[in-house]
Amino acid sequence: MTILVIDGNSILNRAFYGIRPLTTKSGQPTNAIYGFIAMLEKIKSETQPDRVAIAFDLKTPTFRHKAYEGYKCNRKGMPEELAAQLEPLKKLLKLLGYTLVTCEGYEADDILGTLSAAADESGVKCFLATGDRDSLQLVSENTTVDLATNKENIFYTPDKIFEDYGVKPKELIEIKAIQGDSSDCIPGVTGIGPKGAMELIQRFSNLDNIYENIETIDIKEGMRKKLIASKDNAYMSRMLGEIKRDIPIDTDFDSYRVVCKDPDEALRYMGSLELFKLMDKLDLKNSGDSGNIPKETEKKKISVETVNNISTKELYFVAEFDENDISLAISSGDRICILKDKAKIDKILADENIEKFTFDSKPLFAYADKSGFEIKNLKTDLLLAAYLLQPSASSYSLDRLAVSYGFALPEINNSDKELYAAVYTMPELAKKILLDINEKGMTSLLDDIEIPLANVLAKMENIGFSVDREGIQNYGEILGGQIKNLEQEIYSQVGHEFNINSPKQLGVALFEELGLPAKKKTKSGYSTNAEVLEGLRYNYPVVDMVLNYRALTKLKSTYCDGLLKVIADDGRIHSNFNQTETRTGRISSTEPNLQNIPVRTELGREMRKFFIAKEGCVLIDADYSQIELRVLAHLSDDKNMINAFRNNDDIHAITASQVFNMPLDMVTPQMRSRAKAVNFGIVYGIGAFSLAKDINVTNKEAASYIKSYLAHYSGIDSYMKNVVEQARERGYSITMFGRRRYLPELNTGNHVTRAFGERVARNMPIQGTAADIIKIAMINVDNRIKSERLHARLILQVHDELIVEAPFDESMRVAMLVQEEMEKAVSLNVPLVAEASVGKTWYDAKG
DNA sequence: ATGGTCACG
DNA sequence: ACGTACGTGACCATT
Repeated sequence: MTILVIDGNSILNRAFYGIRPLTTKSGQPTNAIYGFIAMLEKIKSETQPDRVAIAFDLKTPTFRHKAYEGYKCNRKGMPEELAAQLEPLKKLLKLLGYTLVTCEGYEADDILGTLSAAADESGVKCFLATGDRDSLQLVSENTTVDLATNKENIFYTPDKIFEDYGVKPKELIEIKAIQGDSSDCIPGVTGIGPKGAMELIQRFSNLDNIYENIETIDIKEGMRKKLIASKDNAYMSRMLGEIKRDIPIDTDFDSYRVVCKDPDEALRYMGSLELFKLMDKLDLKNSGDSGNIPKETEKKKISVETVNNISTKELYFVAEFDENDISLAISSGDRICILKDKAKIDKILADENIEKFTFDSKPLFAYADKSGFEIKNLKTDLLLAAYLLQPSASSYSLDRLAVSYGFALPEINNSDKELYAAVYTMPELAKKILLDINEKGMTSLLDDIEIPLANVLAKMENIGFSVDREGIQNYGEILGGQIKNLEQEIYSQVGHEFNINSPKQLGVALFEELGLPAKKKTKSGYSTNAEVLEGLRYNYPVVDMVLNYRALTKLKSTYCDGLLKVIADDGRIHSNFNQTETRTGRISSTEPNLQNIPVRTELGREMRKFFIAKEGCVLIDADYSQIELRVLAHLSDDKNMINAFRNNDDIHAITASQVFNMPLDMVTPQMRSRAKAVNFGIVYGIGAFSLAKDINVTNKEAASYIKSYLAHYSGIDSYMKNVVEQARERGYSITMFGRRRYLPELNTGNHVTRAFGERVARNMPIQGTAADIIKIAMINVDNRIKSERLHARLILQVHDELIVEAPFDESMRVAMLVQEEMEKAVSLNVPLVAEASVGKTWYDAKG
């Protein structure tokens, strides 16, 4: 038999600091709960216990404040965000069938001590999971401590302890008695630290051996004096540091079976905490936990029926696609109706008199576009609503959404598709969600931006981007040849063949075999990134070769080989535009990602020559000029920056003249480029350290640039402070159009995390508003093209850039139209400027 | 699955 | 004393 004993407070603490902040919609923090359960599952899978006990401290004050890490005796108690998770966690653990153990007047590690002692006695294998090294004293032949550190879990057996400390487990108590532990208020011997203490115990094993022979043992006189002076403290420290092994708790291991009596209740509770990942992970219903007793709950029972038609004014449905077939699952009273008749479906979707409510409209729009009709009267898309409400979620599903809004999913008689149970809730669910959206001021964002945009994106995906397949192939072959040559040259420099693509092998080759000066290290070895290698390339030809090799292989594998794989039969690349992925409101592009096609180097830019307009057409590429800084000028209402944009000045040069306190005509290109970096830095939330690294000046200089910047753009200074303050109060940062990003990070105690939250709070209104603006422009461009009966089609968006494919004879008109719609998408207190140019390839069309 | 690297705005 | 600019996605090696 095997028993696993968890130090609940210690593991909770590790989980809290190890997992980034998470909260439910209502603001209840959940990161530590999530982390705790995840760690528990991991430990269970590694140790395969038959019994599990979870020990917690009682809140009652104890005379000795010895405790797990994070609760130092001389520091304040747990942060509020952690305290708020303790009771929910305990409740969840009980629902999951675990036995919690507490003991008045004793702490969690005394419970670990007592249970492990009982296990040792009865020959039961025992694992103790904790983050606290104090528990290592409990290790024995039977008892293993699974120490959770920041990086990994380490299993401590007596051998492992001897390896690390050179002593037996029980002797760790003696070491601590001498070295003390200020965080636990254990004094130890004044003047002797960890090294001295370890050495003494390695030699003499315990306090008694030392003090009984204190005058004769062979140690330095200074140490002898220190030992004598602190004798009482040493013995007291040993008492304080020794974990108790006989406190009054239940040591009948059969009490610690894990029996989840009501999996549904546990699932419901996890749902209310919005811990959906865990719900999937735990798979409670099918788990073979000993003694699972399924409980009959009174669930509503629903049946699924295939129908030939449906008549209603309000259609709540989801669409499912299989190749070219479509079917609708419709919520209809106490039934789910499945409609598969394509003709009838098309008719319903195009019927202006039927209000439609769905989840995930983009495939529906794509289907209608392919079929040659328009979806009419689409009232809402709950997927897009869910995204606006929880933009930081990693994925969205209708059933989770329903559960998180408090719906109990019914049982489906004749199908096991969870989806249908969720479809049933849609009429009521939609009401709740739309109310929520409205209360949060995001109705227009949903109805006027996201939903119409889904239609635009669907059409962009359908049309795709025409490419020159042979051109890419040829280019790839040329690159392949050059790569082979470089490979050989690198091998000859290093002296043998190795995998240049392996950062590990490359690090060894460069920094050990060739003895180049290593700068940074990563977790797993030497850092070989471009920043490091760039500093060495001019002194070491081999580094230059590696950098070239990296550039060429990146181009070949990601762009040539990668793109060739995804060219469709129509000779075009149909990227997927994801509308619910980014936390700022931007769209993202996958399979392939067409938003990161090279442009910064000439070699990479060549790729864009293979993105072409189809026969008889041209590409129109229009991009915003400085949209983020213009948004910043508007949001901050900074007079200086507004003036610069109204005068159509060179904003980076103007910034340089302000930061460096120079007349404009004295600004050098270097000053302008540094000022440009500061402008970028401001948008990202700036820190002197990073700015210094970016533009290669000292920390001090960078700090003075920032200071000078904020002094001259004082409106930006006060705006930035205000934005962070408001985000902290509200719990989210917001764009001009009301899009939110929740920032639980702002109220954490960890200063690194909080600083990150502050940067994000400053960046979100800028990046997010720019994203909102180009979305509006896309919708308006699409509408204009339609209303003017043009044949042009929007084919790509790259954050501040739109690409349209248009018949040759429409090119001028469309270029004007796109520029106009981009510029007038919104009215700011500075001009919004876009520039369009025309070409046969993306390379040519990009200004 | 994760980390390192590098492509884009 | 800490770790360091915002937002993404793909590929490769390694676990």
